[in-house]
Amino acid sequence: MHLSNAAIADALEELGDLYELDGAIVHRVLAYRTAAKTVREASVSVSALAGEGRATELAGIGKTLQEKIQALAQTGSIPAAERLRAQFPPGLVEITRLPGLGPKRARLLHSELGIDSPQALREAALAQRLRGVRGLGPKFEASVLVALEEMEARPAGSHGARVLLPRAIEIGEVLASGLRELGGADTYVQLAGSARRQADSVKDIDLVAASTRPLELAESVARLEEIERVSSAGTAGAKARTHSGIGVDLRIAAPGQLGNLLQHFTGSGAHNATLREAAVRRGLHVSEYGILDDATQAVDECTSEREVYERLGLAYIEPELREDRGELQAAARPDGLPTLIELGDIRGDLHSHTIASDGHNTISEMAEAAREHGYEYLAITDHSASHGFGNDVSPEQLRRQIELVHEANAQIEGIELLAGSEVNVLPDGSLDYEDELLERLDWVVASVHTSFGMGEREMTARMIAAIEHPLVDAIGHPTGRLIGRREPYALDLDAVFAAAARTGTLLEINANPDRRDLSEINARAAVEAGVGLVIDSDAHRTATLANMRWGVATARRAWLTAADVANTRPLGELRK
DNA sequence: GCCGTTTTCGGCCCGACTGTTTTCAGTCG
Repeated sequence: MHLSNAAIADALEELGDLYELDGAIVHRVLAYRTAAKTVREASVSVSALAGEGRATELAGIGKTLQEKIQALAQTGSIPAAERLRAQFPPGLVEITRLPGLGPKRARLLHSELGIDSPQALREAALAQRLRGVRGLGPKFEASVLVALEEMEARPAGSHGARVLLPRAIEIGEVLASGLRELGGADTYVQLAGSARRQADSVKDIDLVAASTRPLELAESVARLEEIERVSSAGTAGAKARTHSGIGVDLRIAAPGQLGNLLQHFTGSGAHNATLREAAVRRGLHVSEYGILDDATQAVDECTSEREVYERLGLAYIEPELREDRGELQAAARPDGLPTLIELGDIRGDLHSHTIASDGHNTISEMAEAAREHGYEYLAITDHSASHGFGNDVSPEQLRRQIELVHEANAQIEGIELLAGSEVNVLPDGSLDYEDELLERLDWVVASVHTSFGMGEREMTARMIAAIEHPLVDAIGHPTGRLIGRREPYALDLDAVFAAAARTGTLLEINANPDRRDLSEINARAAVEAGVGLVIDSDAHRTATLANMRWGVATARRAWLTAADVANTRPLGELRK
């Protein structure tokens, strides 16, 4: 039976929730949650892996969890989950999602008052029955009602809304510069958290500041025009919310402890937990205030993050790598960490659109804009014959477009234009131009734009057919995901990577911030499988050529070096 | 539940905040 990684991850998360309600120790619950995350992010089929008894190769999955995954694959359910579900109704799990309510209180309410759903909780709170339970009082009752109201005020599905990285950085930078202005000359403010790590999306905006007048700075948050309300402000920082509903968390350190706080507040949580556990084994205790040495009882304060890592015997770790994906182990070895690719390493963009299809600028406008980015080359890759939406380019139009690209290339100095196309991969794996026409192009990107719902076997065959086509240079946005909106299509990525490595077909990291496809996890797996990558903006206008930075961010999160990415090469080398 | 240059058993980061309490439990990041 086929079982997607997402389905396994959901089942493990549910089991974690149930065990938590059942009173299991936190470490056991955490084991389920980290395993769920590992499974969700795995670039291979965990179900298949478990079938071969190899799921234990994944970090955080041992014999027990592998057996549970096997049971799920074979029978469609996990016996332990069946048993616990009978004990704890789904409404109780919902209650644990309310702020201020966790498993302990949910279980208490269930056993003491028979509360088994948010509705039942509301009724009990309104009847003032919660205050009768030991440890709960009137304030708790009131906060429960507020939490319930806020849950209902949210439109369905927007639970825990996240914003895409560009928006988070934009808001974060505006807030940071506003605070610098209000704080005066000696105020230092910078973005931390998942936005600093360049994650796909961000839940709330974390800011770190250093100031000698922390209370004043925290109170100035309320004066920022983007801020709707401030829920707390003290010498340690402030918590607030923007008018657009995004949480803002500001933490303030004394300048001498800025390195400690920045390291702490950049995270990720998993990175910090692993870092601190390793430190404890060496007799050191790391917090946002410093590093305590057991032996001397002295606390080391660090002005920079570099000092924090150095004090722990580690090489500096770039924020993009701080996800507990092996970076701490690598940082302990000499030259264990890669020299990450940078935006400045990119020499050209190999996926762009013009008014010939659904773009908004002409060939020369795109060419000039690309030259301003410092690129040596730009491929014009409009959509192909079957694209539809009124944006298709007929074979005849493509012949004309090739001439136009060549003409524009002759006219413009300082950049080389490649005549290309983003060709549709049809459901049967064939392309929608004749080979004779494709041969006339300098560069061919093949992408799937239709029939996303195909089964894994068919979709994988379709993709591999495109990869094996001798005239295809690269596959555009290989999994079709839209961050937070559309799941990747069903693909056996192991097989796809093997085909790409065998044929030398490049796979794209599409830099559109809604896509970032391949994802960091998949891009890293692709390179490990011997696949060459290319990072493209997929620009549809001159301004979005700048999207390249999001693709580079994904590449950095994938541990990639410039050597892993084809368009860091000069054109002559790329052509070979 | 996982995992091992202290361990195959006994550990498994660190601190802030809240609300309820007379010293702490639960929740959160």
